[in-house]
Amino acid sequence: MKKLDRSFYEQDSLEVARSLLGKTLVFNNYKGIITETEAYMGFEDPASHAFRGRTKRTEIMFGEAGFSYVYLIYGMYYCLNFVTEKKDFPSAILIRGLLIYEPVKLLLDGPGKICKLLGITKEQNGVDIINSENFYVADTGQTLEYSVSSRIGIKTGLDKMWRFVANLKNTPLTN
DNA sequence: ACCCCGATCGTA
DNA sequence: ACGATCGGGGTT
Repeated sequence: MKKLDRSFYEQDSLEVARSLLGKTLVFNNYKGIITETEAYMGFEDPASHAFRGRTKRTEIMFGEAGFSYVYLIYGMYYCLNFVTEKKDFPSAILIRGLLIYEPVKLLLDGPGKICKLLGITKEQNGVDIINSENFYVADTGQTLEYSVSSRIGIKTGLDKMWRFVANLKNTPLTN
């Protein structure tokens, strides 16, 4: 497995969101294939946390690519994102679907479920996933067919087709 | 200090 | 369709 380097995350957010499908997320002892992503990016995305500018929470989205952005939503669930593009351009990719294949086989369909099972909390906010040994994304040479749609759970920015979902049917996913 | 509300999810 | 649950961020 080849760990993705920072230049991967520095690409256009939609390209990163698409390319993350089929990659393997590694967190401690867990490994899983990313199956669903959403992009939140730029200054004209009303659904992005960074839409109204820099705050203590969103500062990470304005930072260097290749860092984690983890936040608490609805008082009970954490959501995992990876910061993309260049410094001062606010952008991140939300990880919404994960097919765990180690140490268990389990499809996690939803950002809250992923963080709950992996044990990702605000402790994992702001981690440099390029230089971490137990939290990173790797290329396993897998490419997946995918569908595009508008993002889930938001009331604005529904015109943007920034959600990417892998087609899991007829795909050799875990050997 | 106060209030609104959310990149969700399980239950009904 | 709805409630749980709480921190972020804007407003007073």
